[in-house]
Amino acid sequence: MTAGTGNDVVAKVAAALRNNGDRMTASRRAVVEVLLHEPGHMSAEQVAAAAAHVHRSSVYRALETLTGLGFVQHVHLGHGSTAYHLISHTGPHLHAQCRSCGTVYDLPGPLLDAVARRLDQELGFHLEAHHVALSGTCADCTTRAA
Amino acid sequence: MTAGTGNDVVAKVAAALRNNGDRMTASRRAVVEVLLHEPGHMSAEQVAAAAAHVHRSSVYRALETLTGLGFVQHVHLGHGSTAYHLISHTGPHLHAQCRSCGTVYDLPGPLLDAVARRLDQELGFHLEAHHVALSGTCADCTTRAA
DNA sequence: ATGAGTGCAAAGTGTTTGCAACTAT
DNA sequence: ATAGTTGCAAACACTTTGCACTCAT
Repeated sequence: MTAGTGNDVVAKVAAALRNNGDRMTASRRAVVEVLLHEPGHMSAEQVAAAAAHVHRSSVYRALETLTGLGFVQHVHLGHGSTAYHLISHTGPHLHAQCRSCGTVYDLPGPLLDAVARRLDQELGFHLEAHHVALSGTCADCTTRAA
Repeated sequence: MTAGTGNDVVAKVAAALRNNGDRMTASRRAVVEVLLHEPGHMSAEQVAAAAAHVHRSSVYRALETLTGLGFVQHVHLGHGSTAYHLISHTGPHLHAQCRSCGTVYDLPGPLLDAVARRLDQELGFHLEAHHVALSGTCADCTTRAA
């Protein structure tokens, strides 16, 4: 796997934190471990639920800190919710969410590369395609609706 | 223009409403007129502010009704906010929002057509590209940051 | 007349913040 | 020792909802 063992990641996070004048705490370790043991994307609420003794606000703060250090990435989904995941855990990829059932699908990372180039050339807009989930209707829901 | 005069649109909305067993009310007319007289995308709050005597909740309800009738479209932006506009007002287009300054840029409607085809073929996912704003950093903010 | 629509106030999400107590360094 | 972190509660932004009243039809 690309992520190494859980202990590896925890150790790397600890090192990065201290390197930055920050501290490795039980809350931050718990958040990392939750993200590590979950396959996909999680909402802050899911993380808080899985890290039972860590307060919601500390979960948000830990996720923010870990994002700043480059370990965590978040995606904005529809309806104002946000999903988080370890960057090392799954590799670079984009997201699409079904408008009907809410399922989040992973898409190949380079899917929007051509579009990104075009936006860059024509508008000087630097696309961060992973940062929002594309929206649409998934195959299951299309079938179900028919 | 593609939209005809404001009166045209108001009349079409009234007809569509009655056709549907719904009613044309002062609130709904006010919301349509606000959207008609504004160039770009508006948040529900901006609509409420511009339609001074219409209550916020009625603005939301009117926007929902008008969406159902196919006159209004909304885009999800970052941070859980939503922008609305008349479909007839500007023609089909996509949106990109600068992560740094929040500005929303209009993009050519067909920009993601190739991607949409690919998603459809490979996953059966039917992309609705206009429904969320792409995210990134605009030229101004890139310059400013450098 | 009568049911759809409105204003209001209250509840509901998801997220952030001020502050005193706590703890990793 | 001492600054970074936490838990808590309260505030936030945005949106939805229950209800009695009003108004378009």
